[in-house]
Amino acid sequence: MAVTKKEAFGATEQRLADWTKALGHPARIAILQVLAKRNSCICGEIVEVLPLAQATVSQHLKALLEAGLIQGTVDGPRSCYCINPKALAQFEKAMTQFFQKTSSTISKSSNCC
Amino acid sequence: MAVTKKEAFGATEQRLADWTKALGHPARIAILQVLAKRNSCICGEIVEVLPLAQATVSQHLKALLEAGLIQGTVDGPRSCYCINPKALAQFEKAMTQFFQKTSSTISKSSNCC
DNA sequence: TTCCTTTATCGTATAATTACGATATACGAT
DNA sequence: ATCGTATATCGTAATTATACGATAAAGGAA
Repeated sequence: MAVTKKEAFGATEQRLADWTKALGHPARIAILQVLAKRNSCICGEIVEVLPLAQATVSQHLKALLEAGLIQGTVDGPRSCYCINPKALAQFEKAMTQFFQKTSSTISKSSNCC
Repeated sequence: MAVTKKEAFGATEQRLADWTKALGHPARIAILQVLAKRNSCICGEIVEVLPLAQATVSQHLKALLEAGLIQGTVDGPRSCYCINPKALAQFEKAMTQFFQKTSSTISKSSNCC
């Protein structure tokens, strides 16, 4: 991005943007849903379920890790990912606040354009 | 992305990914908040508020438009943007469903990694 | 030890994103 | 008709994202 100007915005906006960006690909949404379904984390299965190569899935997992949305323990050949419930909860709260901010005034009068 | 494989995922996931991707930048979050605050849509002010060049803001507005999160009427020199309440509501519903899917099972037993 | 299996990382190619200056466009005002 | 203002678009550059094959690494099984 040439020169990223993300620092010029508020910390709240940045955090929410990081989370939403991490969700901004169907593969990562699918991964989170798979992780949620089987609560255990024997996660070689993720590659089998997704229509992507193993290397690509690994990259998406890394992105989710960096966003904090999942946790992972690398245990030799079989690594182990699972959802980070705390981060998910914070994310949900942030989204709720965002929707409150952006929709409260609108509902009253949508006299626009 | 070489060959995008987004089509290989479900329509629900794709839709949610498009929305979250549109939110995945603090500038666009800020824009939505500004649009929500002043319910009217005299929107030259957006450029003044954001720490970005006019051309860049216009690009972000376009991204939000394509995601359907805002509406716009180009009225000659002064264009007019505002939030799309219907899309926002759908987005919110989709997020709620997503969080339900991903957190319901977790809360019960977080025996992981 | 030697294989096998699994996963992460490297290398690479292509595409999309982010950002800005410069220019075009389109209307209102003079 | 001309000027000024506001906004979109074009052109461009740098960065990041997406995807995959190939390879490395690390543990389990023989």
